[in-house]
Amino acid sequence: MTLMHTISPLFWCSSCPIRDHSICGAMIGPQALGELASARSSCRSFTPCDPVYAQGDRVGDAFVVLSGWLQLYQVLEDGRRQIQRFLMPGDLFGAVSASQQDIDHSAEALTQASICVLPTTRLTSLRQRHPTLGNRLLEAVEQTAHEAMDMVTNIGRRSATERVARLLQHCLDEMRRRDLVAPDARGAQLPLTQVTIGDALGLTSIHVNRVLRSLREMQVLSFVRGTLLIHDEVRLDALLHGTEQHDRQGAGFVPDKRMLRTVAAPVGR
Amino acid sequence: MTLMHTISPLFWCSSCPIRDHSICGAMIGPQALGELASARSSCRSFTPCDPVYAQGDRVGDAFVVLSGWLQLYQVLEDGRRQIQRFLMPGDLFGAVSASQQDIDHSAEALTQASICVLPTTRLTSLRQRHPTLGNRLLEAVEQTAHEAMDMVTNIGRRSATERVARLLQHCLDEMRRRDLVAPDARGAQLPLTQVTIGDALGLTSIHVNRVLRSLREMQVLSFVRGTLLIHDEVRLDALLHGTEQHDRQGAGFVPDKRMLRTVAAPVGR
DNA sequence: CGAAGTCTTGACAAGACTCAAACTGGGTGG
DNA sequence: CCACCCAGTTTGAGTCTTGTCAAGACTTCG
Repeated sequence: MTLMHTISPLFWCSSCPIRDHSICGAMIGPQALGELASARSSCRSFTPCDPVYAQGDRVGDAFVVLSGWLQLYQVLEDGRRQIQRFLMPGDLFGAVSASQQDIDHSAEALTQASICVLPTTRLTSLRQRHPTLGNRLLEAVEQTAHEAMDMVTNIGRRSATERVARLLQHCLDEMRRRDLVAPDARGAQLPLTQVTIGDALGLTSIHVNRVLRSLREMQVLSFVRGTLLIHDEVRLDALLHGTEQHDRQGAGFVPDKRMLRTVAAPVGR
Repeated sequence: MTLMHTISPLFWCSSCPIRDHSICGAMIGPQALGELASARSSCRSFTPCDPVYAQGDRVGDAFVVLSGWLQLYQVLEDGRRQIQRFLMPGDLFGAVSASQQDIDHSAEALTQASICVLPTTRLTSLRQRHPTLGNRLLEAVEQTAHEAMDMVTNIGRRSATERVARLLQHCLDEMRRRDLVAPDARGAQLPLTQVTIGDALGLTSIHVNRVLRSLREMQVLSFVRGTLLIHDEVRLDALLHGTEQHDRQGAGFVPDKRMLRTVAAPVGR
């Protein structure tokens, strides 16, 4: 039950390696699933660095990741790159609604990957016959928006250390929810390099390197050559949720009116 | 025709001050519009700083801004604040799909504002009878996600100067598209303070102040006490799109602050 | 008038970036 | 087997951008 909401299992066809795909059928109904399966124009496979589409293309399909990781990113005129989203099995991307526009980002594979192609037009007409599918799509896109906002907060207001730690923890969480690792796994293989992490967090890879070293030395976590290991989950949470001050507090720090002002409004929780 | 896509006119009721609301009716059909209008449970009015909902609330409504500006923001445990989105007339926010979760951000008015309340449940059932409405909703939410990604790139990969200039230009553009100012307006009144801008861009208000001064001295634009004026659109575009590199100053020397004070203080006195 | 919220400025500190160089491990081809 | 290359990683030194702290000035409003 929870799984449905967590892994956004929009659709996976028979070739999808993920178990429990029946959940999806149950959610949108067997008939809709059948039609959706036939609406799929094809499945495509990729090896690392293969592009799905590129900045400036006109894209008329939505995609669902069946296996592997992909990334969405934008490159500015002068070469600066920002990764906007990592994609894992079950994720939806591309042109979901029919608002025809050139796309402003690129999509490419990070690992061996396969995705399912759903032409937007077919998806639109299908949605009209199967409102439940429409619900799922809307939820998925709303979730995407929500995650992007989260990223804004992460990049805008957190220190480099917090950003890196948070991203890595987030990746592990997502893998757990998708059953890509055991639910109690304390580590995983992530197809990320220091450059990738930097481009996702608005940092240089060099600084990412220093941050990783510091996290390692703090015995919080280590990320070496794609292998993530959480050493101290408690201190990691403390680092991320500020329940504990790590090295940041200087001499007698007193949160006074300045803070009270911003926090003055009810902040539930 | 173009307008439909640009201002995301999801819905406005008779009390909405915006002209051309007929466009919206034409888009989703008169019957759907009628039903949507009756689905609206109420309209609410706000004065600056009034909350619509707060972090931690359970929200069961979607909202459409009828007039005024609002902001969505998140406050971290230690008081750091990140504004995730500014809302202007026509914008949709709140719980559009029925994925029940506590909300992780707050919404509050920046100006006098009125919004239309659409209970999510009614919206969901209405969508099933009027697929075109579903299309519009999906497009709107996808657009939101897209704009959030844009924000990620802006904050992650652009300098403080670029960020500020971009935000101000973006606000003016949005106002133009919504007919809140003349299409050829070179300035506008924005309900933003330097603190607000900082919180939206991941900067401190003090640094925003420095950046604004520098933009003013560069004769690109001025933003004084809520009044935006674009002085040199060409150089602004150059600054933002890198067709030219803004030689901030040849050597890394502090810009001379004594001069150009006249340009700096055109107001008041 | 005072109070609160803004804006402005300066001096300084810290965080993050740049440049440059060296190291690693895995592949490749001779 | 080795030399070589390559992408990724590591480290250091120096610089620049941005944040912090502190204080003063200006506006608005009751």
